[in-house]
Amino acid sequence: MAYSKPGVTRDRIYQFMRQRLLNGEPPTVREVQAAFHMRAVQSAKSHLDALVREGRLTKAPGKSRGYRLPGATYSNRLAPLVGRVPAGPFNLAVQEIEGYIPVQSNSDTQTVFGLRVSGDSMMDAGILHGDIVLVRAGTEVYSGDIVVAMIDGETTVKEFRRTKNQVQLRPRNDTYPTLTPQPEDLTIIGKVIEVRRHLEPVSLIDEAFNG
Amino acid sequence: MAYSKPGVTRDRIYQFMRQRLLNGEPPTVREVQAAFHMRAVQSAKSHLDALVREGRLTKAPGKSRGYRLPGATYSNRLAPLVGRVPAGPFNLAVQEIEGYIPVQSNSDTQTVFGLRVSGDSMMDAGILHGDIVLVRAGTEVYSGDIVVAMIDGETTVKEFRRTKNQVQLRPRNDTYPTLTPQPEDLTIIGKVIEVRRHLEPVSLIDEAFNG
DNA sequence: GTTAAAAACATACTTTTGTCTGTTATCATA
DNA sequence: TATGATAACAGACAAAAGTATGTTTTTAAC
Repeated sequence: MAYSKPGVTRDRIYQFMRQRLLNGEPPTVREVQAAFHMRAVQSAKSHLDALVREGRLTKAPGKSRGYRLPGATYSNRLAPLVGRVPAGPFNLAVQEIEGYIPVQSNSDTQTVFGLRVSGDSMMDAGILHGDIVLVRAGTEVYSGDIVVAMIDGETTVKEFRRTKNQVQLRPRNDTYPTLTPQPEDLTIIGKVIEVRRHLEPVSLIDEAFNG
Repeated sequence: MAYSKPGVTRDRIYQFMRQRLLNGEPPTVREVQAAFHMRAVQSAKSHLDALVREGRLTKAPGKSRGYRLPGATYSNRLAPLVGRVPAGPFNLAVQEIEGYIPVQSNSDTQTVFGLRVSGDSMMDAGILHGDIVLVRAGTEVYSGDIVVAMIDGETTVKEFRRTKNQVQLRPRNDTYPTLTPQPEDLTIIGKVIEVRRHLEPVSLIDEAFNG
């Protein structure tokens, strides 16, 4: 290709890499070479080496298509979105699953699921009707945590409070009362670790998923 | 590996491929082989061939790491999380990128980015200080949309309103005033398409990547 | 102009990775 | 327990892709 001013081709190659990597298609050195009409592999390689040196890319030496964006999270997982939490022993029956949502979690994603919120009892905590909460099931919960609980078969999202001799489930909306269920009527499903709200419709269903 | 019932290993390999592909890390046949402790490359290859035959995967013959998820209705990709929106022509300089977040978007991911919100001027819309908004840049915006705008070099999240002879940027918090900037001082960066709030810290950076 | 640095080129070599041919073991069903 | 289908294994070869060495051209600064 024609000679360019220092840094110009470098930046264009970075943009190219970034686009390909965000789309999940890491290119080979020779694909970069071809994309920029270079006659030598080394022309592309030295730019890529420089981008790694500058910290703009990372790479796995020796591996094919080994360049990555630094800082990209590689622990993305899909969590099931359930319409309602089934009663009884906690298991996510397939028929309850409405779709899948990509999540980042430090913990085992097996235990994380999404739940669509009904009602505005948590409005003051910024959780609105229709929002999706990501829940980690089976975690110990502490006072102040927002939790998903089941009372007499009904699922609810509330702030968890433990006082001397009882457990409170507090709404975050003055028009709703605090609940003080009897321990035998209460099951803590899990802790809310994230809140999501789509302001624009997105299909959460992927028909290709069969597992 | 031990012999399994027909279809069992097949499904497990499909799950593995799906995870890797959604994470932007297409595996090699030998990586699949290793992941399942197979002693022959062909063991992995024949399963992958079958998955392609069944339409559960597609592949680019001859290319390394050439397996892909077929025709997804949506794209499950990574969007950059920026600390602040740089002034001037909209480009995402690397030093502004704090990390990457997984998003589902019908539109081109090139134009979607995450932005951390400061202040509580959108509190009543359920957008709190510290929340992350996903923004699609360069879209036409309409009255009622929540937008990211730049006024005199300052980035702000507000509700967009167009009246007969002016543009309003409305907060959703009674203690803040509505802004009516002059057109020449105003740049609409994009539309907020999703709101996210982490109630539990999650690293958006992954230092662990070394191939 | 001279000079150092960056860009681009040419070619070769090594490793990684895809693919092929054939064999053995297990599963499902009659 | 026979039989076809599926699963797993073994070894080899070919293509793809990473890497290395050295040279020529252009740019930037003096």
